[in-house]
Amino acid sequence: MTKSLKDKTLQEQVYENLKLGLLNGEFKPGVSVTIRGLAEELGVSAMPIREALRRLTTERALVLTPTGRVRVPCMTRKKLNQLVSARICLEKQAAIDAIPYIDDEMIEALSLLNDEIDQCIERNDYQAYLQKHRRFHFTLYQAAPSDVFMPLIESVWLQVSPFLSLTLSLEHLQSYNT
Amino acid sequence: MTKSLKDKTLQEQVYENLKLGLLNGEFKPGVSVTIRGLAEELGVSAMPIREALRRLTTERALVLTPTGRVRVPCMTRKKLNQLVSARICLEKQAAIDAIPYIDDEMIEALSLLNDEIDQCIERNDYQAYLQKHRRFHFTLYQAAPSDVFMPLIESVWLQVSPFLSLTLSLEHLQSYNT
DNA sequence: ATCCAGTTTTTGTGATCACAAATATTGCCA
DNA sequence: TGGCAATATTTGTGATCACAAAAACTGGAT
Repeated sequence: MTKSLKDKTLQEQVYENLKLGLLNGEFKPGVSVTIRGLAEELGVSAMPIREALRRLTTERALVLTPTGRVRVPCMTRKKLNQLVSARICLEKQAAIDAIPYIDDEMIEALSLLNDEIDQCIERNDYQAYLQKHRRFHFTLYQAAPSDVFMPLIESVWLQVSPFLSLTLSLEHLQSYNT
Repeated sequence: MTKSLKDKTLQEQVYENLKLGLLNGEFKPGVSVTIRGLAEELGVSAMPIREALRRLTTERALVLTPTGRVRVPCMTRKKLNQLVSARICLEKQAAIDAIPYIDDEMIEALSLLNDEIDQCIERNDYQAYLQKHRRFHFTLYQAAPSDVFMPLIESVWLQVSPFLSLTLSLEHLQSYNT
């Protein structure tokens, strides 16, 4: 577990950890995560895990089965359409709001990220591509600090990421041909 | 506590209960809510309250102070602008998506709600007005069942509602003249 | 009366436990 | 060998406890 000690509570650390894992595609759609399993894996008790999972479930990054078990959600065609639709309207607005805050320094940073993205594509490093790609977008949106749009956008990304990362192992994609 | 027994877990019941309370303006901005306080008030132990509060905090319906205490968030001019902006782009899309699903029965229901809203305005029943107003919007958006847009929209409403309900007691509004 | 140090109370966090329900495993019979 | 019932295990939920930090309260000195 990557401890960033500035985070106060254990629950917060676990949450950040799992969130990053989700965004980086370390959890495949359909697999179920258990409290005790993660507790042992991360070396903490059940409580911080419970609360972190509850948080991620609230953000729709994870879903609850009818019996209360937690799993990484699977993608459907309809849901993907809605997520794309949500991304478009939310991030369009976030980008517009960011415009006044864009200075030369930020353009420099974004330009660098864009170059790095190109390099990732050249060496077919899709894993790194997804991370740089995410960083590019979030850097832009965070230019205009917004406690309203950022959580909404993050929730959408958390819902898309596990599916998007499936392209890292293309053989699984056939499950989604409906 | 209003128990709807079809809800399975205690945590779920507490969550729904608090959410409704937030939407109906039963919690004023700035007041802090405590785990033990609610536990005693609702007659349950601390655990379900903890998880419900964690959920509502994740949805930004409640906020965490730097010391971990939970309170009903205060409104700022900037935040209100962003919330309105978010409502416009999210609910605009939700309404568009709903169009194909609107049938005569739904038009009837919406029309009835609209009449009830008018009546609320006539008798200056702002409390009831807010509820009918909310029901009108959510009835429309839920026409196209979306597990993506509804939670996002709900989060925005949860953030606006406590402030909106302040108009129920106008004397508090002067706190927000900045 | 006002301010501040010292004390008491309240609070969130994390750990652990009992319990019932859901799930996985086993072993038997056809 | 394949299906199914009985058993064993795993799981989430809710309760309770200890602890440290934060907040509220108290009392006296200026």
